[in-house]
Amino acid sequence: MDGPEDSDDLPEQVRVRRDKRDRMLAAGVEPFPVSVPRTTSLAAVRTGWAHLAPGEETTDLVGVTGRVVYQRGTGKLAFATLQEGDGTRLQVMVSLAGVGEDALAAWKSDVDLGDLVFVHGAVISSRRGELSVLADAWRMASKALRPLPVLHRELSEETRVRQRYVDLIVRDEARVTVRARSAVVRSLRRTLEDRDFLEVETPMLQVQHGGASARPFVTHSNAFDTDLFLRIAPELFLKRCVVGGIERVFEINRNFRNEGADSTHSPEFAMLEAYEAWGDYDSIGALTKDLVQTAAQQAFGTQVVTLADGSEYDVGGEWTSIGMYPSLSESLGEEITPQTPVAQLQAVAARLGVAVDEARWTHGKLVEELWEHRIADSLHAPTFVRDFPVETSPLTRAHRSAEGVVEKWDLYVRGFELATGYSELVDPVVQRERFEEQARLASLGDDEAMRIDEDFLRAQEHAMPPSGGMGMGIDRLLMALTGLGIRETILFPLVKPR
RNA sequence: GCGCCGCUAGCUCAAUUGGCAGAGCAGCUGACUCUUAAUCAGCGGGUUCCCGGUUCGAGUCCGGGGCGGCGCACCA
Repeated sequence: MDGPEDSDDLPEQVRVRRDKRDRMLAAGVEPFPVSVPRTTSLAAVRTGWAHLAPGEETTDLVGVTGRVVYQRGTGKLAFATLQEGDGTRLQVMVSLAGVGEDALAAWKSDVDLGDLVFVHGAVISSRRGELSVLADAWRMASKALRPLPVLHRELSEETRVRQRYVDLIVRDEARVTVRARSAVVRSLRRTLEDRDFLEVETPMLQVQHGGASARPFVTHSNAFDTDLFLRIAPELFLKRCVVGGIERVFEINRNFRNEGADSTHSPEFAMLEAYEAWGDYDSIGALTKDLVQTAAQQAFGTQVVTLADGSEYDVGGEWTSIGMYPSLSESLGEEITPQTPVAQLQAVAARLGVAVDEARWTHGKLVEELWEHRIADSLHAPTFVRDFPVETSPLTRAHRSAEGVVEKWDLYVRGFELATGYSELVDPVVQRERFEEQARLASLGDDEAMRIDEDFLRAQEHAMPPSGGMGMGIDRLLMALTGLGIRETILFPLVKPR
């Protein structure tokens, strides 16, 4: 027992609470009982007895539990506000007349802010009209050994993220956000299942990473004595599913990308990917719109959501579509097409002051960079940006009529990219050529370029139906619908260890 | 990775030009049978992120490091 936990350099308030625990044990009172005879929730008391007039008393007995978030004591009558998981609060009253001298004294000496307590008694309304449980007995349900932060001031952002359990106790927005996220994910699953999509789980540990342009995390398998990659995308496995006849398939799971972290990027992030055989980028775009609109409706009850800054954001109705090349041309006042030479694009970039890597950037990379520089930030309302350059989209099929572009859209919402969708490339010969081009880029030092995935090509050689596919960031969908930063939409975002 | 800003009591924050380290809440002791962040009286609580330097004297100035935030770069 002489570990650091018992040393004198513990904060005073932790010492005090440990002493109380010890005192309770010495007195034969269990500070962490295996159970308490709870009969109902605080919320159920609130709704069940909402009709009580101020001062009205009932003989309805309940046993409730909750975390003590406020305490107010008078000599022979103590008040406390209990809170349960979703933030619902209820007052309890512990009086000399109700529980007797010893239990009242124990309440006053043993109960601290943050403790979980059990209170048994009648449901009444106080003279001031506060719905309450008037105790005839109480028990410690679980003793808090650390003090709660003050409830009247915001927790610092770092404490919120590092100690989310505390954040969830003290901050209503944290509780609302975690429930909103659950509701959104539930809605996505329901919408997909309603359309006969099958949910699968594909490998997170991969021998070969692929399906996106990103730097992977590398790990090692002792059993196979080989390096493995944490997946950057499930795409190539979901397409194998489509080849195998799972014609409507989706996965909601984590991707890992060994890249920068900021207010819109997290090293691990949740992603929905869905593939629809016999569809294309139009049908999958319509599905994506349905997913977002239904999620807003089911999680927030409206398609005009209220963001964290108080502004409203409308995801309802029809969404705008713009073409990447036409919108860029219009913005520049200069015709840009898939045939525009690299030198001309470089000249435009120089004129605009956009930094370019002249040695490596292809036509497609330059067009996308110029487009993002000129257009992306200005797209506030949900907007599909369609028909991308071919070189930067190695898994997407060529446009059915336009030369030099692929059937790909990006969905922009409030200035950031929420989702992307393709008419999938299913010709294994063309796919191999695309991979070989990627391999060439990798050999030139592009560590985000894809590698040739022979097993995936082999799968495609068994014939993959024409398909539409999409990927949408779950964290970003929450950001879009709430206006929060990505670290607020993820319960436990990665933070550097102290 | 680069630049700017921050780190002080359990929590949120003050501290003048380099001159005794403070407040609110929380905690402890006492009073109080209807409070609502209860109130009243009293008390305790600090490695000022870490290491080094300048100085009679450093929370404050200088150098190095850690963690965080913002901006830029990369990415979705």
